[in-house]
Amino acid sequence: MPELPEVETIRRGLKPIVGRRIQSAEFGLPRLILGAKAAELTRRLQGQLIKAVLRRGKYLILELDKDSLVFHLGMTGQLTFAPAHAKEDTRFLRTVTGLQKAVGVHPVDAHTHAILHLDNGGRMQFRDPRTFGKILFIAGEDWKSHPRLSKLGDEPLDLKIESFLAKNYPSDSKRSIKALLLDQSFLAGVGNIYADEALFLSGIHPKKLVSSVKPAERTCLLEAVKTVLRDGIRNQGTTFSDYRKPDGSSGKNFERLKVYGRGGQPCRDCKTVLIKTVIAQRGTVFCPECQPLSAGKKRAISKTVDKVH
DNA sequence: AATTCGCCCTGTCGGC
DNA sequence: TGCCGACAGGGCGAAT
Repeated sequence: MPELPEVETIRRGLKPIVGRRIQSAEFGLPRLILGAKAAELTRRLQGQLIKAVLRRGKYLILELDKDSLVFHLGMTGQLTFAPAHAKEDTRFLRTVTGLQKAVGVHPVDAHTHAILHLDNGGRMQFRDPRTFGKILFIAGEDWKSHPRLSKLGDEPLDLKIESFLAKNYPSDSKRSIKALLLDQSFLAGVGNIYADEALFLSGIHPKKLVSSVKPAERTCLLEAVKTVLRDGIRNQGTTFSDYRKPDGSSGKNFERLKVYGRGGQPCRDCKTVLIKTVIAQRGTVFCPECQPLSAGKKRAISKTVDKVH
């Protein structure tokens, strides 16, 4: 699913649309659109300048002349950019021996729910097979006050960890640490993949209670969150099914993952079989050896420290 | 007030 | 070969 690194990669890949005007806009499935009806939206967007493409958590924001258009990619959302005269490329999604592999600009199909035609002939397309995504129309420029965005927690890559923890860590919480990482009002942008990866990197069991994670471990965990997010961005996102960069190509982070999607396989560090379970209503993979529930094993933590730095 | 749970949705995959 | 159930899960709103 598109998390912070994927959305950030998409944001960077959409640079070509900045400074262009929207010549026309088309919208499909009404239930994906919030804040305006499709017809009204089409009218309102016509002629508006795309001033900036921004990211907040997992949201992608188009700042326009007068308004803002915000996308959430849910699980399978794709935002792609096709330059003028680009040919349709039907190879965009193709399954070959169980692996989806393709590059190029995707075609308009039944899963394409929005198209922005730009004044230079280019177009941006929103495609989402499982339709968990959303398109928010926000009148005016103040998208930060929108109910869906105002509740978001800090940007993990911006924060100073020590002060963040002192101010925000819910020391009395009885939730699992994994549930906290997935909470967008705590940190914005961390999803299931990077939560599991960060917990592995910091040697913390995903089921451990928030209240029993010690201060040193908290710092370590937040450093690990930053590390896995930065690595994800560097590798241009994690593609295991639908995620694509705006040019249609895949991210390269999947093969780098240590635990996500590797349940039943040996730990890359200690060869112990990784456990797949459900925590906080999400599939969760961890290494029982590297991520002990009781804080008895110091090996994991010392290992983490030199991994992080 | 804090936390969990049910639900939305469809392509893919394993089992029979 | 083909059918079918299980599975994937972000975030909202209801329930506890």
